[in-house]
Amino acid sequence: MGEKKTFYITTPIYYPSDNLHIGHAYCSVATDTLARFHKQQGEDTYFLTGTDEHGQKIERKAAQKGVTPQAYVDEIVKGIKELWKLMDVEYDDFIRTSENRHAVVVQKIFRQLYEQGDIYKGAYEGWYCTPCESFFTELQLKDGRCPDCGRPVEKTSEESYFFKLGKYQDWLMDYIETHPDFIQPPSRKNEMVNNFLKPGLSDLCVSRTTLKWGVPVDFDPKHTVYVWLDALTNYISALGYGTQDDALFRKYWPANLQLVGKEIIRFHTIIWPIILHALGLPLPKQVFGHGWLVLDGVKMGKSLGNGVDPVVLCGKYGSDAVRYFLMREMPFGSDGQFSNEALLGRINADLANDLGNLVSRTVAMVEKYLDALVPAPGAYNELDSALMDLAVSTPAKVLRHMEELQISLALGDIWQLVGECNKYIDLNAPWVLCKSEEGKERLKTVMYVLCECIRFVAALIAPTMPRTPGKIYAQLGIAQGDLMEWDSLSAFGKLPAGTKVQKGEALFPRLDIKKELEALGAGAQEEKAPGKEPEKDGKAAPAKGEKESHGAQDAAQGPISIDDFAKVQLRVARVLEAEKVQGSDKLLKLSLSLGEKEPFRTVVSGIAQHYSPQDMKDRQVVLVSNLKPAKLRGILSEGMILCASSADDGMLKLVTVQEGMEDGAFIR
RNA sequence: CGCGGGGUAGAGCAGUUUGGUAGCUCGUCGGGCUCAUAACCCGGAGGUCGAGGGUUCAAGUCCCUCCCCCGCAACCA
Repeated sequence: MGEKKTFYITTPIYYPSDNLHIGHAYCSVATDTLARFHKQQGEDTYFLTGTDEHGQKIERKAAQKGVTPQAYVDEIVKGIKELWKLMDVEYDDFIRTSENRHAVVVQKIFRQLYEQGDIYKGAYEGWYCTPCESFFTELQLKDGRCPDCGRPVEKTSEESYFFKLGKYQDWLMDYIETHPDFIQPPSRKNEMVNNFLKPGLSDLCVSRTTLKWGVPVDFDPKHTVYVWLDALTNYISALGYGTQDDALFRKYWPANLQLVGKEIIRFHTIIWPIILHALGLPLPKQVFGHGWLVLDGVKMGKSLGNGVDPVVLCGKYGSDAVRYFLMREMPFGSDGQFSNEALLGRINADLANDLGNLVSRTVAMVEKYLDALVPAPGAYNELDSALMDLAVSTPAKVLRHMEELQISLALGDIWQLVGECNKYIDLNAPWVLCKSEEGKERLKTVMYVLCECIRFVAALIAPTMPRTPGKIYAQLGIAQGDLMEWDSLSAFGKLPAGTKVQKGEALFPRLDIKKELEALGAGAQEEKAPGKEPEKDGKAAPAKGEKESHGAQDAAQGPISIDDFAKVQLRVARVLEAEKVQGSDKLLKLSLSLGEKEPFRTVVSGIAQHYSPQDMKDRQVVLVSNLKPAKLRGILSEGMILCASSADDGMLKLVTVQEGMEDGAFIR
């Protein structure tokens, strides 16, 4: 036999500075779904995921916890692997950049690029924050100060190695133009070409002397390989590139599809291709930048702390339901909304009502009217052929959409079949047919067509929902593996008559949405409600502000316990800087100090009509310091300062403390 | 004028390449059915397609101007 067609697919390697949230799950589930689909197509599929474990952020997080970086990431990675197991993300390999097998490849590549003159030693000009021991570029600075701690920085330079990106710029531009499929969706391609390639690429800093948690440069050990050369290399180090055992690399490279979030598409479509090209390697066939899950209009992310916990959702509703939702709800490539309402709605409408109920009523009728045996069909009429034609044509539609990575559309194709099955039942009314003798003959055909259609559906949903098909087969009495395969969908009627069906538990029990929302809300509310507070000030329209303040009053009904109050952390903060937010009449942007030891905070406050920036400077204010950050006019506001406002004449006064209290003091 | 995306029914979206009756899902209202997980099926209501101008027999779609939202540019998937 000839070699099977290979299909190598990767997720980004995630940064394990914190536990992952549903957004990461979205990307991995998409990758897993595509991998399973290609496997189902009979391809030799290889699915890589992993973690990008180096860097300062993790170094520091570990230090805060008092553990080594390795111990820190080990713990997080354990959680990540559990999550993938829970969500049936079935990767072939999980690469960790802290593994030796990765480090040796990075070192080898670094050396090769250095030896061939693509990497040279130079000096990295930047701004240095001594207490943080960190370099920052001009752009990273926050108001000319350290973005981490807010203290002044000094211009300095550090010896670094640089990678000559610019040298390959024209080649890459040409490659992108002549390979329109390389960057997907196409809007991303335009973004890359216009934003980066046309203005020109500057050389990339690929080593740091201040960073210790990383892969050392073997011929110059005071340097550590910096970020992208380390991280991107995982896609080939995992395959053993450049080592004795590079069989996987030879077999699977170039990757067929690399899925990445839209925020890192730049690195995967500019730096990564250039690295590969410099090494004389072919490029991945396609890099796809998927969109984000947005929650209530706010981007989901670790730093916002508003991630919805996939572990909780899978625990409550099952991983198949969560996977289905993620794949169905988001058009691939653009952003999608996430909300608990939408999730529950999908589960009830699509899974419980449409699919689950279809299986349930079909199996129930076969049991009730036909002694639980799948009947042999008689002659088909027009109703039957219409449905059969749809069933037989669906795999091709699904295939096309899956090849376009339009998983949600592929699921739409499948659900069209599900819908038509339900309609078919209604049109044929088996409960009427069963009452007469000639009806009984007709009934056999109807029930057979339904069972066979359901078999189609089961096979088609398998990549997205790996668990459900087994349950369906059990109910239909299908045990032969070949009836579960893609090839078995080439023609209608492969389901043998005479198999015994057996009604099982509901595939997806119908949910009481109100109750479920409350249960989910109990955890989410606390996070959500305060997060909305600062936004109120952000919406400049007065009418809207009024309306929302009623809502706040409603929410505040009834006495709260001391524990509720204790959740609110109030601190004394000093205003370091204050300035008006451009394009807004009501907002001031404040830089607040909580004492020398802590990073400064940026808070956007709707007080500009009452206080000028000069008024605010150097004042002590009361800060709600554990409020979930929110973006106002594009500025991340990390807290909220307290003011008293009178009900009628719109007077507003700052809450402050008496003289002499140190910055950062807790208020209780 | 930095670049990119978007503004279509209460919500979420398709339709714009190639102008020709504005569509899908959810919700809502009414009806049908009773096999099924109070599920399923049918029908109705609901849209000045962001605003203005232009081209055309005809514009959601093409052209111009403007408004608004989001993202990227800076390590959140």
